[in-house]
Amino acid sequence: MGRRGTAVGTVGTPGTKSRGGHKRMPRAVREQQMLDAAVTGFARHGYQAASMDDIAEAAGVSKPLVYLYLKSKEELFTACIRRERAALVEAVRAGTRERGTSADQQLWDGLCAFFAHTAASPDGWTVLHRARTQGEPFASEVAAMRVEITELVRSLLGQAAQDAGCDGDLAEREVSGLAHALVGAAESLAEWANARTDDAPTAKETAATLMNFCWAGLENLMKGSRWTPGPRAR
Amino acid sequence: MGRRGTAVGTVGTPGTKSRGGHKRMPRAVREQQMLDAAVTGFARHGYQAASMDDIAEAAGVSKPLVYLYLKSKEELFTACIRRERAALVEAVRAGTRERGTSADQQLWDGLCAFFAHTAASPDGWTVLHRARTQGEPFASEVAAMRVEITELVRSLLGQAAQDAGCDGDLAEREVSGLAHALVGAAESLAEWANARTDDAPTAKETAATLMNFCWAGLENLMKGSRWTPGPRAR
Amino acid sequence: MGRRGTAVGTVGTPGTKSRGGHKRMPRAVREQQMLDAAVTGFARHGYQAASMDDIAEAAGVSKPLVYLYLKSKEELFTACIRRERAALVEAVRAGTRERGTSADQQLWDGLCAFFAHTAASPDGWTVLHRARTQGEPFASEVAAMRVEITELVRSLLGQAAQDAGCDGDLAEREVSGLAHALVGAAESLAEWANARTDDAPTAKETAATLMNFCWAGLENLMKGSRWTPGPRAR
Amino acid sequence: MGRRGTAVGTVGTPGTKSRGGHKRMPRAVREQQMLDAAVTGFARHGYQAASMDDIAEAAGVSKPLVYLYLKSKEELFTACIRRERAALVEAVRAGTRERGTSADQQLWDGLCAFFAHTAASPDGWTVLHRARTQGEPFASEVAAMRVEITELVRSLLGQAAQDAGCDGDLAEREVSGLAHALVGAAESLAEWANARTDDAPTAKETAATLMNFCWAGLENLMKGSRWTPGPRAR
DNA sequence: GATGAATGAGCCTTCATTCAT
DNA sequence: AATGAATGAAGGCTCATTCAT
Repeated sequence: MGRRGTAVGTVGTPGTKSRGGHKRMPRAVREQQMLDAAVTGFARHGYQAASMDDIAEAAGVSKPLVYLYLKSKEELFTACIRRERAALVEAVRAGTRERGTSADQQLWDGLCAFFAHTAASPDGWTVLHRARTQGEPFASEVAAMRVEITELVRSLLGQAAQDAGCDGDLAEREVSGLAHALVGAAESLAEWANARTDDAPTAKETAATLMNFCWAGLENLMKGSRWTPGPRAR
Repeated sequence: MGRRGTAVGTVGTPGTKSRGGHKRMPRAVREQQMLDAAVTGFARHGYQAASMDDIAEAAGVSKPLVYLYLKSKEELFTACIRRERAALVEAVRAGTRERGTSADQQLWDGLCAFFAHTAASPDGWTVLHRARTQGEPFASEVAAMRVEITELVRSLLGQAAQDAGCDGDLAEREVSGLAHALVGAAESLAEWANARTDDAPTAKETAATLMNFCWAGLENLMKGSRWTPGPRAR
Repeated sequence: MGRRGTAVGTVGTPGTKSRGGHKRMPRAVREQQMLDAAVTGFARHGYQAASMDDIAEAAGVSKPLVYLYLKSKEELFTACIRRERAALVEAVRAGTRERGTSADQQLWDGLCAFFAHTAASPDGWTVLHRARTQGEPFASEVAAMRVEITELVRSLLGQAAQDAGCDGDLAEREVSGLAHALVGAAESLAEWANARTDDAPTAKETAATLMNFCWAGLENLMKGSRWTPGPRAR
Repeated sequence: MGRRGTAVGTVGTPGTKSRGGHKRMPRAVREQQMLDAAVTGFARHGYQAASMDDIAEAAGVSKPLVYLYLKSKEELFTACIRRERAALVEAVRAGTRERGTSADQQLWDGLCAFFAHTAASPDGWTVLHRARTQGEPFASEVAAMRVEITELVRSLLGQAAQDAGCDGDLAEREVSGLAHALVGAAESLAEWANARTDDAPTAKETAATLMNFCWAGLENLMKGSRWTPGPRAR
């Protein structure tokens, strides 16, 4: 599933594994195999519970080789995060690439790309999601990704606001809050969608739900109209 | 043998910790102290990385006592989750107690209570948040809480839909998705708000941001009006 | 990190143990060293009281290596039992191998082999002896050995009975009881003989004592003659 | 079973246990209750595995009281051994008390008493049996009992030898060996008999088996006749 | 006479990491 | 390029034992 075939244990020429003959392979390939195994392992068990032994075995190599290429568990995990982060951001960027469309269309395209990617690569997504709660330095790495995405959203909202003739009414901090709300809602929906093994909604359905959820509100804000608590508010 | 210190290097700085000897205290009190220390520890390092040694020391007691009262690391963590879950749900429920107001007022009240509680008890919130990714049986415990809250939201939305004269148009699954989006957005905002050490928004400000974000959309849906991708959507 | 000793108070007398660094050795050899150390440790302190720390140290390796090769304390103990059991049974079998001699000669040969082996490998014998009272799954393992040996004795007695023309007079249960009595007597004598540090009887002397003790009775039984309590027996 | 009712947990007035009211009882009685619980616990789990917590709970008292009366786990176990030892030896002595009968009758009486006692008090017997393999100082205690019993047997054999007109032919050491063989056979049979939950032989049947096993040989020895290996003996 | 509260010490086990080949 | 052999450091858990009431 995930990506790039993570066949457990036997790589290349299956059945050869014993008898001293270790397949010589170019470094780059081996590294990707290791990262594949690591992503699966970390997704399945979390950072702490995943063991280097298991990862090495799943990658079909010996532990010293993992250390030779990736230095330490921490760096291995960081490498996983970085690879998956790049893949996700690239996917979303690719979805939004077409300029010249309206703001809601752009947002919709981005969300579709996001949900499609997380559905296609659930282990990668799980790693990113879990990494947020694994303390430093992993949280920063994911936070950086969040900023990247949030930036995308913010520029989109800001531009849309300008187009709508609403200049500067939205405070910097409010936009930031809205972007976080949007990202959080998207993450939560992605998890919810992935968890449904049967009857899973398509990426587009999920994206539509989210657009329905938030677009009207965002549009209002850009027009300067806002919700306020009724007079009874204590 | 009590104290007398046999271990070389452990003595030396007496007076550190809570004044040497072991204070006698009723069990209930000690248990709360332990839970306090545990919540802090688990929030800071996560379930796996937090060590029972550290928690015991932070609680000002010896490890065996922790085990005597709370049986195991797993049960200790579960106890933390349960305590914080109960506190959070109770806080939200208390905020929503007043009946007879409109749906948006009720949602607003609930969100205010939620953001106020997570801001007041950030470690408790972090524990709940992190527990979701720590595997069984913790995930279930938190999932149950999420269901509790989601249920609240769903009944609110459902009732509002009826009031708005829209009967049954919203599919079961769509409502579920919306509730998840709302909860995810709230969680994300809570984290964002708590992370700002200076210039932190108040609970009401955060709640207002979220209401602005989503209420218009929800209202539309209840009236049967929805967002759809433009004609160009591939 | 190798050695460098961080623990305060552990350094000081270098050269103790097998000369500092870790000698590389093939797995099979190391495993035997571990089993040797374990047999000694378990014989000396019993299963529960023997500590893996001590066993590892006595074997000249670190604890993790013991776990790497032998999985757990339970499996280590089981491995000891199995090794010693095989050695003992093989020794007795080898002693009885020559066929064609009379029953008493065969029994005598087996006993000589038994006492010679237990004298030559007292720790191994102690492990087997103690294992019987260490609960499952160890008791079964030793029980199986006892059955093996008891079977030997029973077939010998049965055959001798046939040769003596006594067919079937000895009830199944009585033969079983006799075999247990014989084995118990042998075990007790082995312990007694081993305990005498000076003036220890040779294996043959001990075997002779036992033959004197029981052979006449067994012979009588095979002839159908038995001891009965006098008329006064209440 | 065992003896003196070891009702688990509730003593005296059942149901009262909570509510502060701890039955005041004379020390001697409490001590016996503790010993009862301890004998059961040690028999069931062995010295190391039996925990003071469990014993105290089974005795229906708190741990400090056990320590107040019996000082330590070691002394508690020793006390158990001593009590059971005294009971067993007394039982055997009582069986042999009648003088004036022939040597085989006396031995028969003693064996009957032995098997009857071990069958009636299996936990007590198990404790004695297991204590032999629990290292010092317990082994000595049991060894002392063995000496006591072996002495009995020796004096019986010695006297019988004199009656049979065989003066001094039996070396000191040989008699000692024979006595050990007899005791070992008896122990093994006791265990074998107790292990059969159904179809268990009576004490007299077991005693008869043992008499058949050994009496002829002993009688021969007292007459100066012995078994010797055939000419082929290497 | 009796106990609830508390602890020092140690044990089994596992893990990330390295050295020598 | 790749690995079998090996270990320091810690972590979860339990136990015998003792104060203070």
